[in-house]
Amino acid sequence: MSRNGYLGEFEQMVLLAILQGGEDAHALEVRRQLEERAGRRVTKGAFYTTLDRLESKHFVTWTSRVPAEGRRGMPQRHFRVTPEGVDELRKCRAALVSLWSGLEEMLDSA
Amino acid sequence: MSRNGYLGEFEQMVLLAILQGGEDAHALEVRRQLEERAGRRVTKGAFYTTLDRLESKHFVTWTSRVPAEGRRGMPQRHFRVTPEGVDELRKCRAALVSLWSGLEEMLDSA
DNA sequence: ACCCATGAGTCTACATTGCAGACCAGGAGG
DNA sequence: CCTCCTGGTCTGCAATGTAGACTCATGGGT
Repeated sequence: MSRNGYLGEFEQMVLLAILQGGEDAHALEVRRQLEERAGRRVTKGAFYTTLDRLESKHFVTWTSRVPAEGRRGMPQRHFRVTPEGVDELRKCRAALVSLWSGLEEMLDSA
Repeated sequence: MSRNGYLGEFEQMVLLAILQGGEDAHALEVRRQLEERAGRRVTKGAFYTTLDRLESKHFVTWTSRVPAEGRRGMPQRHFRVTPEGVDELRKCRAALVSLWSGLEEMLDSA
């Protein structure tokens, strides 16, 4: 924390995956979103360290919860993107959209 | 070069800026595109090292040219994105679009 | 001619981010 | 208990991001 502070490529994706996971997405759901949408394998190490770094930049917060419904009585981390985080995502997106503009034809399909 | 090889955040932008600069964009034009569209200061160091790394991954090629028109008789590097590079950009874009989907409202404006 | 300013490009070196895998603790379940 | 499974932590290293000092022709004074 952090000089001019741009989001790294993976950080950005993690943040987005949290949002996709809904309110207070829990870790596994976030990870699932990530693997599914980005089509990319995500190891625990990569995942949690990134999350921790995002936290220290104040882009995410989290709470620990016990599932309550019978099974798996272990606390789990639930994540939430802060307003600053959302803001940062907006900036990234704006930059990319601008850089993409006019190149859609070349960059679509896949 | 390069394990599973995802493009870094800045690498991606540089690649896009080259495409925006048109056929065989020359360095300064690329840099200008970058600063203008991404709204971000770019130092020479960051710029050229990234370009060199992209070259070693075969995502860009370049040629050296002398301007010909009178002024500034010094060779300059002109860049071009390889098909592999374009491909890589497509993947990045696809992943982001998927992660953004449904969140447009939250992430637009600026 | 000589000297200085300028400008494109290179090099060095360090900070930040990305990533993998070993490790740890609590709950099942036998 | 002991062991397996699981969500989560820790350590350490590789790759990427970034700044700034350095080079070396040019071109313009003077």
